[in-house]
Amino acid sequence: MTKNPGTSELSASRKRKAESIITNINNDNNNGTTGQSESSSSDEDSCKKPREEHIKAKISRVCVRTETSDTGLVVKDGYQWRKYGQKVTRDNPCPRAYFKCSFAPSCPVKKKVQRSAEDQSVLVATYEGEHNHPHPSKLEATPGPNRCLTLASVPCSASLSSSSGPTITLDLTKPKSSNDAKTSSTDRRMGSPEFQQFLVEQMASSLTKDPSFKAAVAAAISGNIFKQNQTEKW
DNA sequence: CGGCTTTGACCGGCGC
DNA sequence: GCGCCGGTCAAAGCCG
Repeated sequence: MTKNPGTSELSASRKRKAESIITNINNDNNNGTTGQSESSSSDEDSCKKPREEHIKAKISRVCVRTETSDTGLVVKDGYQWRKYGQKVTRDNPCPRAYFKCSFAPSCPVKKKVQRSAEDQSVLVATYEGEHNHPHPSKLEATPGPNRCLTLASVPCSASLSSSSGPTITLDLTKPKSSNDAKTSSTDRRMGSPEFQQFLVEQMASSLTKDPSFKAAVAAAISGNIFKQNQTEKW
């Protein structure tokens, strides 16, 4: 009987219980402003049905190779992300970071970033959903001809994982030491030029089908190159 | 002073 | 039915 009354103040200080009561009153005004994102989602706010929305949500996985010294979990893709959580999963001793798109509050896109268990120099970013707003860098950046980057401009490699959709691996490290890396077993598989050609074609076709994701990847590369430009001044 | 990151707790789903 | 685990929230702290 001791601890039982003690829970009252605990729940009082600890938010979500009381908060949930309040939240359902503003249920009607959710994105009453824009609404261009999911105009067809009028059936989903009934909240009762086991929504398959997250199943339909576009899930893209991007493997970004970074410097091993880079301990951060930040994947520069041109969008503005706000970190809202971090967890250590059983799957991987490295913590997984959770990001939301902070550029547009109504943007449903979420991003999970975790280092690969096998090769900790590889960041695996999982994007869920699609951006319902234009690319932030396009808004503020001048529409110069240099904006249209091609994936071929950087050393990149793609691997189509059969588990859950395409996995794009971007080697964003400096091109000089890319050969003697041999860090992951995937690098050995990438050795043959035919395989790389195959991967490039697969990646190209995959990206062609998904223009928004192509933009995101291009932005990621451009952002990284831009960073290198600032660092190395070339 | 405002915004972002960190961090611990809570919640819901799933497996046993 | 219980326990585990992934995902999310929100207060506190930190930085620009």
